[in-house]
Amino acid sequence: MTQRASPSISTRKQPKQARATELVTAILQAAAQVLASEGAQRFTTTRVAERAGVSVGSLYQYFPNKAALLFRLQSDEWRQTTELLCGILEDIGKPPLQRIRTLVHAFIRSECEEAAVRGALNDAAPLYRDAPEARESRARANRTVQLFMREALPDVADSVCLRVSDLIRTTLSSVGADFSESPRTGAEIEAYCDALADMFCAYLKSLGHRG
Amino acid sequence: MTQRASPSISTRKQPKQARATELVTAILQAAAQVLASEGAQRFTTTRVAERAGVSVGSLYQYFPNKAALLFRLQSDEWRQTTELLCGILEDIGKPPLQRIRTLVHAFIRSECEEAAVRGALNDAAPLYRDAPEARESRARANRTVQLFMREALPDVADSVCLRVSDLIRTTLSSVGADFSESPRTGAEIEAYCDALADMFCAYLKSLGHRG
DNA sequence: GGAAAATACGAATAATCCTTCAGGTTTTCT
DNA sequence: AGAAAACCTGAAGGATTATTCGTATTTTCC
Repeated sequence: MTQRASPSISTRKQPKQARATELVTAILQAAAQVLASEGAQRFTTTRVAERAGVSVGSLYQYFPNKAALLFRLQSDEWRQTTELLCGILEDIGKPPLQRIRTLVHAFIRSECEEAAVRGALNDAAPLYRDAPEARESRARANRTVQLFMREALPDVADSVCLRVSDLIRTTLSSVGADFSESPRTGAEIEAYCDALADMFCAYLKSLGHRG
Repeated sequence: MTQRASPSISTRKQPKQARATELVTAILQAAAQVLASEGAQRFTTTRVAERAGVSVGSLYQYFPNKAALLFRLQSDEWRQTTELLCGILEDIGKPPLQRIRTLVHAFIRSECEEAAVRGALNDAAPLYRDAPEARESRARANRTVQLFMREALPDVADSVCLRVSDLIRTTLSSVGADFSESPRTGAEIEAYCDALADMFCAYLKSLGHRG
């Protein structure tokens, strides 16, 4: 397996003045840009600092190492994605199957928009799967999806709900990651999303959803 | 996007003596081992040569550069996967839905077995998506899946069949890649495969498959 | 104003890695 | 056997990179 050692995430120093805070955000923006435009291979601390218009030394005052910088970007992506997912699934106002459809569209659209950063992040970073930030995001997404399933499939055993949650969660996340790689037109993407949503709905109906 | 420039795949020299052929296979084996055990980051030509028990220079006589070595491993994986998929889907003897189920199980089992190499390969290699070898594998898989769909959904318009093919192909391949990362017991894997197969079948039935 | 803390700088360091090439060894073929 | 072709070796070159640290600048606060 890949060297997935957790990065020394020991934070180095917290910015206390305004300029330092701006510097950190500038670095984060630059990092995302470098990752998107130059690719994982050419993602270096020097290049990031250059792009941010600061010196390498400054970068190292707020990030202990390159991995920590990547990890920060990764964490932000996770948080963002998890919130997107939970926000949609917990919208009690709409019927479950419609929520699923909305989710698929939103998820894949977001994946396509940030395809460059996400792809490069995947290439560059050891997938800090076991970091607490990752666990927390997964756990939150898990909880939400399970609650949703119990609502969508009221007459189905919990153990089955759990399996279905797992299936849909993994399917969605991995399809999103992979899908953003093949270039497609907007119409193709829409058609694909609809088909994927149709598949989820057909499955839920076959399991006893009455909608 | 990541630097996905195609590697100089210009073959350097073909082995003409027996020892040279053995050397090449030894290098390929060693490469897979290094990738699996050391990870993408520590995959270096020197390490591969060391593990194979030969000198770096020898490696460079049959592979023009590191990328070519990675590409060779990647190509072999593609070929293998495509043959697995086609072999199952083209088995006319069995009913379509059963073939789908067999496929899901075989696919994910294979993915789990070689998870280490595949994962590291993903991390290490720019995904030579546009190389002719990749195109050919995709094209062959595409053809087979489309033929299968037309058989499984005889009364459905071709355009729909095409979309469904696309959906199932991408779903399967990406789920496989992602799935092999979270560690699970054998029983969990079986349950997951069954659920995924159920979902595919429910979808096909909802589209008009009578079986 | 001025001392102390915070911040910024960037050349230098040390490590790693890909790739080459000049020279030696083994096999093939006559 | 002997020449030619194929093959193997591994130290060295050249390039890139992550990270440090001594110094310079700016801000804070009395």
